[in-house]
Amino acid sequence: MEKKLYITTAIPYVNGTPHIGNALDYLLADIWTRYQKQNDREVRFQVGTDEHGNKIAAKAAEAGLDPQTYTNQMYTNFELLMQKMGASYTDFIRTTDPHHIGAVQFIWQTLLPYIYKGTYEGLYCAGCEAFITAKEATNNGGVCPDHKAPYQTISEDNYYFKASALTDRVKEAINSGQMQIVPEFRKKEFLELIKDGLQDVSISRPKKNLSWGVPVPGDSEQVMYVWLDALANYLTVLGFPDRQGWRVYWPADIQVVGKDILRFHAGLWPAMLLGLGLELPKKLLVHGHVNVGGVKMSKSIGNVVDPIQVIDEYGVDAFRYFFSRHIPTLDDGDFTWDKFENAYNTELVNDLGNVVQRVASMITRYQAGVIGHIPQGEHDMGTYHESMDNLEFDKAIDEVWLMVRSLNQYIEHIKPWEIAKNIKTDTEAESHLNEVLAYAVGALLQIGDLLVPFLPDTAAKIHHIFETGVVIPIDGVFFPRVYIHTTDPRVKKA
RNA sequence: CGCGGGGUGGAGCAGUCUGGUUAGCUCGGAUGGCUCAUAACCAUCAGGUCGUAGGUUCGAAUCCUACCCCCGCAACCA
Repeated sequence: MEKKLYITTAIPYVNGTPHIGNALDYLLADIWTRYQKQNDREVRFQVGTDEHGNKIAAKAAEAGLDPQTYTNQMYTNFELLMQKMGASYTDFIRTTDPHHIGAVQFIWQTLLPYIYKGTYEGLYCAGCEAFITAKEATNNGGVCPDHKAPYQTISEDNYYFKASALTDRVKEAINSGQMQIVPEFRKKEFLELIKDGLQDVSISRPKKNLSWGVPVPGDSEQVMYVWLDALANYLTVLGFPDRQGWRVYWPADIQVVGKDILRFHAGLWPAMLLGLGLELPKKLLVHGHVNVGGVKMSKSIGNVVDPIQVIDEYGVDAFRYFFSRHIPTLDDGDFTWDKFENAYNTELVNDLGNVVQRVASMITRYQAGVIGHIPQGEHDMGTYHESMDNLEFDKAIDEVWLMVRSLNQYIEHIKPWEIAKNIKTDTEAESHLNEVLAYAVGALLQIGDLLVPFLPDTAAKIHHIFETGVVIPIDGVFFPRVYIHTTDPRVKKA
């Protein structure tokens, strides 16, 4: 069977609302997917939600709901974001899906040679019914801020996954590039982190402490804990192990993850796969975090940016534009309304929107909308494709704007409006003008092609306007100028 | 000496590996041009001791040494 392409995104915990980090996952995966499809590749694109765990159960109880009813309501928040973003996903998995649960239990059983029972000891808050990290305890002065009670040191029986035994093989896979970590500095960072070996991971909890999860096969007292359940989704969504076809897609070509969860995807996850005797994902695309004015987004500071708000105010392509071009694909980025609105108004409106409009308008005015023979755009796109292949999407889209810019320069240089003054009396001028405008259209169509992965709606509009050979009049303004969060400079001058 | 990333005109970045024309690009600012276009577009100009101090070299943002500053991470966080 021929291997088909497969890309995954991290599944967010439904205990909350979608944030910009989730959006970034979907956006990057979607850009890649559309790019591959444009090149006639078949792609499966997974998204989903993580729905087990104590925090979910607690939230549900708070709302007076059982956990399943609660997650049934909550997961739609994420679905809504994906749809608003135009994410062209093919599979949506919820960890509460019956097939997933069964498949995770199968995985557990297959991994039994690597599973042993041990005792977990740590700081615990009875009020929260949760273990907390030593660091967190220190930060809180050893007292739970919610329950005003000092943490206790307690121990409980857990099953452990012997990731340590697979350390060498995981390291080897990373070093050899069998499982590539992009960008390179994340690979270095991670290898440094595990230089003393992978740690065994606690993968279950006593049922009395964790009721909402996948039951451990053969031990009714234990429930699976977080990561084993969550990571397995990348396989189970394909139908692993019992449904046909998953082998056509596994191993994943790209797994998109945020830098905060790299360690799970580069450590525990490949160890699990090795334990299962499966191939490792080919690439982990590790993106950074989005800061606001140089500061981390956090609820307590109150600077959280809601991706849905951005889309509702400016449109999906404006959102996709900013986050693909101005947030570096492989590093941290910075968002402010100022930056966003400036990029929108200068680059989408003034550069791209305007050039589309002026070309369409000239053809309509001088040639009654008839374009004639459209030559192929001839801009060299080597850098664009190279950047796409290197997963540096920000650089690829930069390249498109270079074209927009040079098209504006070309128009300014040729001055079609000057030529147009003579077309009534001079047939040479008439054909020259036709040639010039057709060339401009060719360039715009090429720009449209290159924008397909990034701004699908805009690309479709550009094609719609020009591709028939007769300009279809633009409905309204291509990208309307917007001043919601900043001051309109025109108002000042008036 | 914990690990990693970074410090380049007002802002954001490229250039550093493989030293060598006037340190490049976008935004912002100023001036001029144009009128097809969304007060858009195009051109020109202003603005940088390339974190600091030494060193190597005919020549350093680029190589070496020391130091200063900023950011992220430091393991069960879904």
